Amino acid sequence: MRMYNPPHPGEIIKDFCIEALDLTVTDAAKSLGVTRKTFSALLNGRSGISPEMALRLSKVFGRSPEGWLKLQLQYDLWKAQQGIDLKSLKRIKAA
Amino acid sequence: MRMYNPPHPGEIIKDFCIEALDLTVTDAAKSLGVTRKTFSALLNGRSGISPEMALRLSKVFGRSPEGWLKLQLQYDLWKAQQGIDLKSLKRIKAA
DNA sequence: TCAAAGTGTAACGTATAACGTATCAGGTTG
DNA sequence: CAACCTGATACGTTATACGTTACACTTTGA
Repeated sequence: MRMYNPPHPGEIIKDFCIEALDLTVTDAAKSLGVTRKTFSALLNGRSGISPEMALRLSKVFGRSPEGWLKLQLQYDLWKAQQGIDLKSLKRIKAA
Repeated sequence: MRMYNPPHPGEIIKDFCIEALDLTVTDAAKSLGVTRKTFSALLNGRSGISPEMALRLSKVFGRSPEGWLKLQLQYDLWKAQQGIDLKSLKRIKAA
């Protein structure tokens, strides 16, 4: 697992889907078939890449749906790691 | 993306964590630090592997947290694909 | 200068999901 | 028969993704 704070996926989307293609947020949201509000929340880290959104991103901007979701996976894992105490859990070894 | 119906992750957990180690559901839930209800729901496909659960599974049964979550990712993607119509979305090409 | 466009975000509603406690019904087993 | 394991329910909390509507701000072009 990564030790550093991974960027939220919205930053990657902003860089590679909006700025690189010189799109507006409004137009990109329309192309994805979601509201501007939904896409803005994703871009600004207030929501994550859902499985449905991964399919939309894949269709409109390319890359695999899995690729988009793995981005989110890394971020979610890092966040979950911050807020959970697993010190009391013990490894179960095979009999 | 896989074309076939992927098993829900609970089946894999049941095979590799419960039956292979000859554990009871109750004891495995205790080891994971969750209630029997929560773990039973996971085993029987009524809930998925959350990021937090992935960390618990990794600590107690081994494998990477990413590995557990990718299992869930494949399943979620397959399900999302079933219930969404993206035919109207068009690929945006680079300028 | 003024209007239009782009943007972030708020309120409010929907649906889904993961977790908990408490409880019940059914099965197995010593 | 009693103890245990299991699946499932009802009820609650918290969180998230998505929608519509609306507001305030900035930038840009006629």
